[in-house]
Amino acid sequence: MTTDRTDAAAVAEAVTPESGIADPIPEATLARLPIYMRGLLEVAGASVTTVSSRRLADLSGVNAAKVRKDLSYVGTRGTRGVGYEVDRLIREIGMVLSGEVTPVVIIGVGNLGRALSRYDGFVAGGFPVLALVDADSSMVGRRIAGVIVSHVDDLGKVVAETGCLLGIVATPAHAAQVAVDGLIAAGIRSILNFAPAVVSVPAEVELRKVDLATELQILGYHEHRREAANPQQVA
Amino acid sequence: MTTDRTDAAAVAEAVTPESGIADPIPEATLARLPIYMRGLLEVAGASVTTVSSRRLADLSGVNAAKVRKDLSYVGTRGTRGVGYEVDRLIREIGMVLSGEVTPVVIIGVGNLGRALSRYDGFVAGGFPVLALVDADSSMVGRRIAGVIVSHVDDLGKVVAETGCLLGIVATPAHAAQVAVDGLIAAGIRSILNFAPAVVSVPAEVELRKVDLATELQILGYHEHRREAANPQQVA
DNA sequence: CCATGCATGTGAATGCGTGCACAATCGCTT
DNA sequence: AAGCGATTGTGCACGCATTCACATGCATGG
Repeated sequence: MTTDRTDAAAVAEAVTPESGIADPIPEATLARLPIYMRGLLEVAGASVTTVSSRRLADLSGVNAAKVRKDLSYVGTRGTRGVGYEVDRLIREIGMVLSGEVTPVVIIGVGNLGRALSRYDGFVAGGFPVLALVDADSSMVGRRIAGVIVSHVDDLGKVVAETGCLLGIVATPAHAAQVAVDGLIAAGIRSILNFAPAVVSVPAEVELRKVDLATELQILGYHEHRREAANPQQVA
Repeated sequence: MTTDRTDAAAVAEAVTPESGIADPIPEATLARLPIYMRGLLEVAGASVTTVSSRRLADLSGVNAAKVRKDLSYVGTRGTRGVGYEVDRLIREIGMVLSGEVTPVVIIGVGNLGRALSRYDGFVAGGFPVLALVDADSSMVGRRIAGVIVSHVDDLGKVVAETGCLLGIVATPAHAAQVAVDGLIAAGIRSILNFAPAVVSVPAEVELRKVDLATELQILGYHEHRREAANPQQVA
């Protein structure tokens, strides 16, 4: 139970009677908040103080009603006839999605792992990669994007030292389950898996998956289908 | 019940009489087919000739009924009391998702683009990266994963020569729309966008998005939420 | 040759997400 | 001061996806 209410908790609009915590923000909404954030940051510079749901919808490529419903979840109240206050919206959305800096550990520094560790978007989004580990001893000690690679056996220690809260799995498929188990053992409870493998985690661990090959295969299906339907040549 | 849909018309799913084309495979099912494929390839070696939906479900981390319903879309028929023939299933699913090799062009060879072009999973999945382009002239001519980088101005030519059907956008956010437009102008109609930006495409173009920073932010939210709910320390 | 057991295929119920449509409400103008 | 235009907040309906539950049907053993 929470003795003192932090600012983040204060943002929670609907105060649940017992639990103290509130926000049950739908997953679909959650996935759009970063998009809104980008749009907001874009207009923030242009000496604009308010945005309408319509405008934000255009910037984000979604429906205006959806924007309003989404924003209602973050507790923000707009002004009828005017719109939403840009600064406040930025602050509130930023608060909802892990307001502060959240360090990340990447396990597996193959091609993908190295690229991810150098990916600007992470640090820009408040997710600096503070730790890298690999099972290959020949990788250990190498410096990638300013971070020294540690051995996977030291995962627990490294995570504790750097305070990483999020784990990224960028190993080959066959090592994914071991990697995930290691992260969990190290205390990580939120994992992003890039390995093309099905891994199982205990219920209290949040696991998300990015499957690059699958994305292409879905595209390939549509492409294939289109060709079959409309056999036109390129030139 | 006020709707006037006829049952017979709704049931007509298999082979449409005239058009020749059939499959309207649901997106959700489509996203799972590659997962099933992996599970199938795994058991294929183990001298097993059939799998039950239950088994395949366990391998894929989904519900058994879902597996059966999904497989019903690909046209496969299992044998009651026995299961599905592994080989046939592999063949049929493989056929559904762009059976043959589909070459890919990557636009933008920064950190992410380079990593993607070297990512084994693509070629393993039948999506070899046959072309790389970048707007930066200093990149042009460099060889990455066996492919020479061309200038983005030559995109049309390169795509035509290599026969690429799928495009991957790995540019910075501000260049994403231009990149997408270029791909479309080059005849590409299926695009996977890694840039953290909202881009618009004509209706006939299939656009999918992979937003790495957003994935982390969603995880961050859950992590944050868990901490607020249960303020326990690591040690 | 028939009974039995097992796994498929699918009808139906439920829940989530989406988007429309409209009343409620605010600031601004006259 | 009061009406007006604009924009929010949300009830409602629709459609897709998930899951249960069960009848259907095949293969094997006695």
